[in-house]
Amino acid sequence: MIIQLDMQSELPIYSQLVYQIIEGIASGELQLGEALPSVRNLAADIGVNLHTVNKAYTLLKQDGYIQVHRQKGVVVNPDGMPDLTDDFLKKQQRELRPIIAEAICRGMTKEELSAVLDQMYDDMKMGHNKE
Amino acid sequence: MIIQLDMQSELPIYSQLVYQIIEGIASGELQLGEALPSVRNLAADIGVNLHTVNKAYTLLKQDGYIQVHRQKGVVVNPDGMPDLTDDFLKKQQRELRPIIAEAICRGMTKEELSAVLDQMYDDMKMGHNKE
Amino acid sequence: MIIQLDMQSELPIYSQLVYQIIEGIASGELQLGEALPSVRNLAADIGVNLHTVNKAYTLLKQDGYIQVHRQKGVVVNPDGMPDLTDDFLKKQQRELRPIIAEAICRGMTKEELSAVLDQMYDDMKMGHNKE
Amino acid sequence: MIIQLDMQSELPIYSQLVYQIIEGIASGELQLGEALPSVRNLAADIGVNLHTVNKAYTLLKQDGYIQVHRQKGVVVNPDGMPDLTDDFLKKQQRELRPIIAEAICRGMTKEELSAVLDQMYDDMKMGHNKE
DNA sequence: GTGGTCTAGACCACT
DNA sequence: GTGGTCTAGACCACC
Repeated sequence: MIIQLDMQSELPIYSQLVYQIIEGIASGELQLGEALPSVRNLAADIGVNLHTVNKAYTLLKQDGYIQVHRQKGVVVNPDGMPDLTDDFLKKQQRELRPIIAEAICRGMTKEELSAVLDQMYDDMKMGHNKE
Repeated sequence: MIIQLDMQSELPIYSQLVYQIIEGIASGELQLGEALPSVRNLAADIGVNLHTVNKAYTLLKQDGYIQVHRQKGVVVNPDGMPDLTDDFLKKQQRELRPIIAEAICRGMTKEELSAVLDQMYDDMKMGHNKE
Repeated sequence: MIIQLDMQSELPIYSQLVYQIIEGIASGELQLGEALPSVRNLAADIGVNLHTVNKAYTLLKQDGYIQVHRQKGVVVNPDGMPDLTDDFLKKQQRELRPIIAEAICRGMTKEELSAVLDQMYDDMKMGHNKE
Repeated sequence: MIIQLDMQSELPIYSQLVYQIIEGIASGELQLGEALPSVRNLAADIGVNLHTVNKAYTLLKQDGYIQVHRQKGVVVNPDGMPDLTDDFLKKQQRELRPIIAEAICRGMTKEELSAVLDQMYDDMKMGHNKE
């Protein structure tokens, strides 16, 4: 799986890592139970500090996306993904609000915004199959 | 207009301010051409430093949401909101991607996600009328 | 003569006034010796404070563009315009430097920049005749 | 690169900084991709507050002259300079107008003005080679 | 009274 | 060590 980092982004590197791995899982590129590179390997591959990769893995583990075994390494959680908790839905809405507000101000209709979302949803889910 | 700040949030205060003002415009609570509080007044009201408010106003001005008149004060842009530029749409998609990826992982269908979006869109747009 | 002020400009109103009157003279719209509106009248016409117009006139007088007579009012200097002093040339170059630097950075050739200048020079000088 | 600030100038310090760095790039003294001093170092060197330097860097970043990498520092944009946009050309003409108007009033011919511009253009572009 | 600028000094997140 | 953020307090130009 190819990781694309933007060193100029306002988003911390570890966050970019987290999201890219989540996208990899969402697109099916990473299967449940599939092994991820070790902290050391990934850090070397993408040229960032060990701590940075470590922090990303730790966050993914906390949310239940991955499992980290002492000696066996890191795998996508084979027991499935974390649930659709209330906390998650609240967080989702907190993130969605400013996006929707800006869209309304700039004159996007609900249909236009939904179309963007639908398109992106399909692209992401189908992304892996097309490759 | 009531401003609610979360001082514990990872989001900078000035960003929270920016988004709340944009939400105010989106909901119709702030009308085009309407005056906003002066930098100092708003800073005093919400208990933050004047520079923090100033930064928020500066960002809103750069994006065309508000106008800052020389020594007269700040108003919601009476000439209408900024356009739906390509840059904006790109930024929107960049923000939407991780949200969609997480939703997919946790098993939200496209319909469920769309429903959340539609509900929030209507709530925000109708929010002001209900009051 | 029509004065166009931009209340949002970073340029102070009195500076905008100064430059517009200078442009009026440059274009021939205002002739040597021609009367300008009184401070009061001009202030009322364009809807700004007396002090603002006063400051503009004072600066124009200091540079020799206009004459202010106690009771007779304000006239474009009938004895001709101020000279091409070394101070003026220095000021001109100080103002030109950042413009040229930016133009170079963005890839404008000397010819392109000269063309812009020539065009603007002709437009301004011929501006009045065409009306 | 030597920075010369005029603390008495009406131009804000951060603007002077912005222009001097742009001039440095225009003259070739600063190469594409070259590292600039850190905010704190530059502030200490020229004896101003770190926020002042920060504001200058932020403006240069917004216009695409420099890149700010997360915790690595600041470099002249290695991907080249910003484009010759319509907005830039408009801004350029807005800045040029009062200069031309004054020149006309004081009797500078188009040729004399062009000569000044040409000379300054060459000086700036060749400035670095001569050293 | 308004926004704009600057200083001094602090804490934080990231690498 | 880097930039990002925030505070407190000050002075200025403008109107």
